[in-house]
Amino acid sequence: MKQFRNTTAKTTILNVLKNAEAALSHAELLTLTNGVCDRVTIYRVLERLVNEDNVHKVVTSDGTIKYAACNHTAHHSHDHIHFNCEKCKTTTCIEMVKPVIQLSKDYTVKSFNFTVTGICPKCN
Amino acid sequence: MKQFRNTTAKTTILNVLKNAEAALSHAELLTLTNGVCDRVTIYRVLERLVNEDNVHKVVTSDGTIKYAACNHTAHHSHDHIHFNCEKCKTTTCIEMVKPVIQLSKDYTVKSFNFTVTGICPKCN
DNA sequence: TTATTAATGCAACATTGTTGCAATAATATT
DNA sequence: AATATTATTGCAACAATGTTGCATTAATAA
Repeated sequence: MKQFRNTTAKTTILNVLKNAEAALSHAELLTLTNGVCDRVTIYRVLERLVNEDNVHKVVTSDGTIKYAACNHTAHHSHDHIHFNCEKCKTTTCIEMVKPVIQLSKDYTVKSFNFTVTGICPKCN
Repeated sequence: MKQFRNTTAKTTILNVLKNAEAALSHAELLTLTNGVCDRVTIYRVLERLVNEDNVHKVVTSDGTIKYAACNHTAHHSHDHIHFNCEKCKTTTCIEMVKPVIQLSKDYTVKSFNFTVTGICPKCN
């Protein structure tokens, strides 16, 4: 299988994501990485980071795609919800809250995307 | 305020959505309406239909935006989940199932988008 | 039937994401 | 340390999706 490499583009992008308080879009990453690499490279690095399970992809309520660094503390999982603030437009991971749903048994659930929209504590 | 009008484009689009078994994307609507109106008109009609509360907008797990006719039976609400089948690629509304979450009180929840991905009963 | 103006079509543009390919650079090998 | 291998990058070109301005068309009101 393919051998991964640590490049400046990759480490920069991952650092920006780790230092970010909220999930970032491709466009936001483009400005925050400050020309360290091409637009296309950001797409490709993000794809790799998601595959390597270092970053997860979040789809916000309005369809925008954002990326957040996974915090690999304790029991890491992608099964958490996201909060989308209408005021400051940030998308944050809320790891503590687990949603409960009951689907009939003929559905096979593989993953979910749960985004709550409203006003966050900071803006409230 | 603005007065709405019933046009062929609008009624056609709404009918296509009502007859559809799953939520439809803009591209799907473009082919299904069979040239009844321009690409741009579909965007504008969909916007109106959403504002009039006749259609609701669904963001699928992969970020695709789809539209579904609201069924105004009994107690209508947009607070339901959507199921995204990996096999047949359909997005369907599941009105019966209500998700349960407990967010701390400093969050103001206005709406949510809950999309579950997996295999639907038909494909299972 | 006529007047009003919401709705449409078209062109042009903006944004977002994808692909092919030659050049570059990170790692392994000698 | 120098070289070979190939993952990664930059660039150009493209495709898909969504937006805007404006003249024209057509629903509704008068």
